[in-house]
Amino acid sequence: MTDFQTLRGMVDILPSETERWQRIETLARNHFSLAGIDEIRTPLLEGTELFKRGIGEGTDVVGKEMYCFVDRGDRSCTLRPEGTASVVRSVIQNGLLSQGPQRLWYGGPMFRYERPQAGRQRQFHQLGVEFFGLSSARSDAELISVAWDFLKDIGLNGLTLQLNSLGTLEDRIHYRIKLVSFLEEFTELLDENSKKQLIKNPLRILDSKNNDVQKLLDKAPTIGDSLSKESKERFCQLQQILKRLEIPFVINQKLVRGLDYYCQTAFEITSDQLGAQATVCGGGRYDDLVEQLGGPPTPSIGFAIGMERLIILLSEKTFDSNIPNVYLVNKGKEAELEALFLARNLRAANIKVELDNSGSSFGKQFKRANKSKASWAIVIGDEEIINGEIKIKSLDKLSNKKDELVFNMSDMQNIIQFVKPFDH
RNA sequence: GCGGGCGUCGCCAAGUGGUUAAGGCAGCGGCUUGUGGCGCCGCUAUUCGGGGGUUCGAAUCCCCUCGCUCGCCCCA
Repeated sequence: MTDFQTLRGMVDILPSETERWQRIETLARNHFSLAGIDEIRTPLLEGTELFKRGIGEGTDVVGKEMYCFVDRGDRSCTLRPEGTASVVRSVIQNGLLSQGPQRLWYGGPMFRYERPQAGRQRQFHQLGVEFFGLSSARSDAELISVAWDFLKDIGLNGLTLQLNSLGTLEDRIHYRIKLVSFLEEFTELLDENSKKQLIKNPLRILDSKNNDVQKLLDKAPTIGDSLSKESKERFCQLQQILKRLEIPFVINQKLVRGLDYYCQTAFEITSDQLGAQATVCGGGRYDDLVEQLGGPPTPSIGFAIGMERLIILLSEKTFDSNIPNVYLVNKGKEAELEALFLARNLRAANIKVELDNSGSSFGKQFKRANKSKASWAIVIGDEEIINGEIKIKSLDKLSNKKDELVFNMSDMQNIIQFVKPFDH
């Protein structure tokens, strides 16, 4: 074994995979940009208190999953476990909210000290969008549509949009009372974990994976029944807009989500191909968070997408990464220099060139040229130097081995024209 | 944090107590000193994730540890 390896739950993204990442990133950038959403970048490190206040002291994320340390100035610092709190902080600190509604996206690594498993790492990557200062059901639908269209566009199938409304804070308090009084009659049917949650955060019993608990919950009061008239109307409205947009969804009254700040709309996009960690995208409305963190009252909604989970779903599709147009076969002192010169010229003309620096025999170099899948081999050796020329051969499987074209070395324009891939 | 499975070359693996740890892919070199896709030949793990123990003898058995993986918890 090697002396050094990545820390547990930390993963290298290797050259064979970066193409996939870049595709997703590019596509995301396009989607967001078309929707008038601008990028924001915030530090990976924030004061610990931001996350405690923002995400909620009672949550698992804050309670046991944060990477914290004390710096040389005795400040408690934390690697961000999610993006929303940082973005909210930034938007307040920089006064962006006084410039009208903000539509922002962010991306990058997040850190959570959890036990790794399929689709879960300690350093993972999220892509998120936040809308600030927009309160209508229409803005909820727009945000959801951005996520949905993006995921569809990368070619994912088997996705389900799950939708719920958590109502206002008062709605939830009412529901909480009803739910607790129902469950208290059946505590003996609850598992260990649910018993604890009953005291700490009873709503979270709703998404328990325990079958017996779920059976019991089928008879429990639903959150929908506890919603105020306004909340109900709002939720109805959202559903109607989504129908009009032809975005299919499923109502899941047990969808609560783990972070404290959600209210009204909560949603998740799940995949049937991911095992236990099925959520590809999760989000919801958080109308009180900005104020809670010291900003002006600002209705807000956002979502986050787990990049690694997208990568898993995309992993059957293979991408040919970085195939050169030209493989430059060269041998001999002067020829090697000339080849480097030529490579720069071709690259300047936007042609991908792989330059063989091995100095090995022409036979060997051609073998590698083939393997590189390049379309063309350009040959420069002592012979060519003497005649002031270069030779170009097609590496296409069907082409005749013997065919080669001779170009004058100084005839750069023609060489470039010849070797240039067709624009599509 | 709790449970199950696993860990032999860069990758995929055979080997389950007994002389030098199969094989395939990839890599490198040669057959072929200046010309590719095929083929053939050679080279590439003193060592089986790491450490300790049992044994005349361990990749194979035991203990500890690290990592991966699947599930719980939780979440993207």
